[in-house]
Amino acid sequence: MAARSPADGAVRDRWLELATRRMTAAGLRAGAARTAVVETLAREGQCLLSAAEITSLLRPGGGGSTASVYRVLMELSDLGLLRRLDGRDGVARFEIADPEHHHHHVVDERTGEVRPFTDDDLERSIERVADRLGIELRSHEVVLRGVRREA
Amino acid sequence: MAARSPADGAVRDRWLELATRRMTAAGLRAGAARTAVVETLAREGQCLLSAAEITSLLRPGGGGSTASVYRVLMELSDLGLLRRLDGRDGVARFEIADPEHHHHHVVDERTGEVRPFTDDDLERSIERVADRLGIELRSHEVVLRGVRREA
DNA sequence: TTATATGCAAAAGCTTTGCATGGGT
DNA sequence: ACCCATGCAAAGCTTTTGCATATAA
Repeated sequence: MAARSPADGAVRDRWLELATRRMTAAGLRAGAARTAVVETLAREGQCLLSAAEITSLLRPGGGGSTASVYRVLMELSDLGLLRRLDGRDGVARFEIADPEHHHHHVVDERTGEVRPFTDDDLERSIERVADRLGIELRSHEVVLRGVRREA
Repeated sequence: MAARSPADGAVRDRWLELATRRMTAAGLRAGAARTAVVETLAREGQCLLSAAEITSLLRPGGGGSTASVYRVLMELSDLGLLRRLDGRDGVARFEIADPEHHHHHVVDERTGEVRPFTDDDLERSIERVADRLGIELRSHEVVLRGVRREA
């Protein structure tokens, strides 16, 4: 499924570099678990992965305990390196925050499948709303739920 | 705060009637807990209430155990009578789904305050996107996060 | 050397479920 | 009568935290 496939090289490299820079600037060190999680996210975190999924994607044996994975996820989020979406199943999912592109999500209510999409017109609407409300926008998320149209 | 104030009479009555009709049609009976939760939602559920908040709003002594509140919330959601939003604090919040109006939410990242807003232009964008994606839209949600602009 | 990172296991919370009892229709 | 609704208490799950140990710089 497209949503889980590896990020293309450009996005991956750009994010990995940004992440490294910000983590260093924040005084974070390159421990085994953090490095493994960051690399995994750069490689496969283009669209919504849960902590459990990330853990199972870490190179087997390369470590990365549950606690460490959660801790890293929180640090990266605080540094603005991840986008987070809390699902109806009570599970939080994360994806890399690429400063140049970002997408939103459509959920097929029949299958539960989640697909990413982008729409410039929608982005403009959102900026106008934020402006009208007097908000300096830091992040935003849109989730569409429905079923694939037949005809 | 506006977000928690009682719904205006029209919205409340319309929703209460719709809810009653659908519940009856679904073969649900009017037990004490369900009645209390539905009335509480009609009265104060215009914007995002957690199960715990709803429980504490039930008329003291009128009952409504935690289990029942959750069960009712799930039934109403399944009947399309509630909108649900899962917060970053791991808590699910609900609000009445008024077929004639609906709003989205802005979160002030400084205070955590959540405010409702509406925007017709945004709604049109969303409909166009759904159309383009070939989706028959059942529901959608938009969350904006930012800080109040100073100047 | 010294603050930081990691892992394990225990603790927290929210939400769900099993089961016996009470209550609509 | 019969089936549904309710409550209590016991799970279930994801996520967080305490603490001793290992490790980057």
